[in-house]
Amino acid sequence: MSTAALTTQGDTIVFPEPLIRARIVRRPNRFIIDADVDGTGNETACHCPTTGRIGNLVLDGLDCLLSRSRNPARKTPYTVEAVSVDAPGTGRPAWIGINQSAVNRYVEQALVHHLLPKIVTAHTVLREQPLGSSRLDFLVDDDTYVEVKTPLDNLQVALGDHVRTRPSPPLASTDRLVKHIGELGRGLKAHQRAVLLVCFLYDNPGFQVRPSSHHDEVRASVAQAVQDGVEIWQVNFRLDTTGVRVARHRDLTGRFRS
DNA sequence: ACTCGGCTCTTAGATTGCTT
DNA sequence: AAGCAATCTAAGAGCCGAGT
Repeated sequence: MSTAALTTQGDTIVFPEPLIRARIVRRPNRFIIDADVDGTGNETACHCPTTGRIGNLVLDGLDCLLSRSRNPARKTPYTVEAVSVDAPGTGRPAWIGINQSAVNRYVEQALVHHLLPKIVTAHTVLREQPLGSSRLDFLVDDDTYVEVKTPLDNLQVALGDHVRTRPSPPLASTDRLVKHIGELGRGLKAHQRAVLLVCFLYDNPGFQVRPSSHHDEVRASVAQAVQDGVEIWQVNFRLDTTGVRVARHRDLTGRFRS
């Protein structure tokens, strides 16, 4: 699904072709997920688009959804778009989308087609626009900057007994994100808005901030950014084999005031 | 002929988890 | 502790053709 065009019909962002269900065999490295695509036990190397870890899951044995790539230059014919922590073979599993770069395309569709009405109803949407010393994902109607984040390192879902986990590492860097937010606030002119979209490609009931070693410091700089006018919104998407819908979106800004 | 524009193709860089 | 893996993007190189 890397370059394939998305369309939107009503409230649904539609995949160009339906995703394919498969079972994960293993993840040998950062980029590859070996999957059994047709249930025969044959393994196919699929691209893993996730930039970091997926919760602390061991993916082996979990069901997943694949998109077929039509790029002939690719070595892997499929991209893993989602995984499920439900028991393998479950009838209608809850999917957890893992393609963070695809989220930007979903958000673009959502903006253009007014699927986030509480935030903004866009007339024009520009991508990758500079603000201060950074580039923000979108500039909407010349006055609203939108930055998309899709955290996957701490999945906030219940795990059944069949799911194995690995020990969680000491939680590296929310640092870059915080720095980004800070710059966002400082670069803002009076008539402009900046919106940080915290996106989930699954049903996350309430975004929780996990305490880190320098939690207070982080809270302080985020609070400062909020003071400077940055808004923080949570967007839950719901993904199935045919497309993506906005399940809900809500304003979290108040939680980050000091 | 020479230059400039536009197009295409190539290449370098960024992106880290997992296994041995 | 070290090496491996694939994709996307941006920037650069190279090429061809047209216009002056």
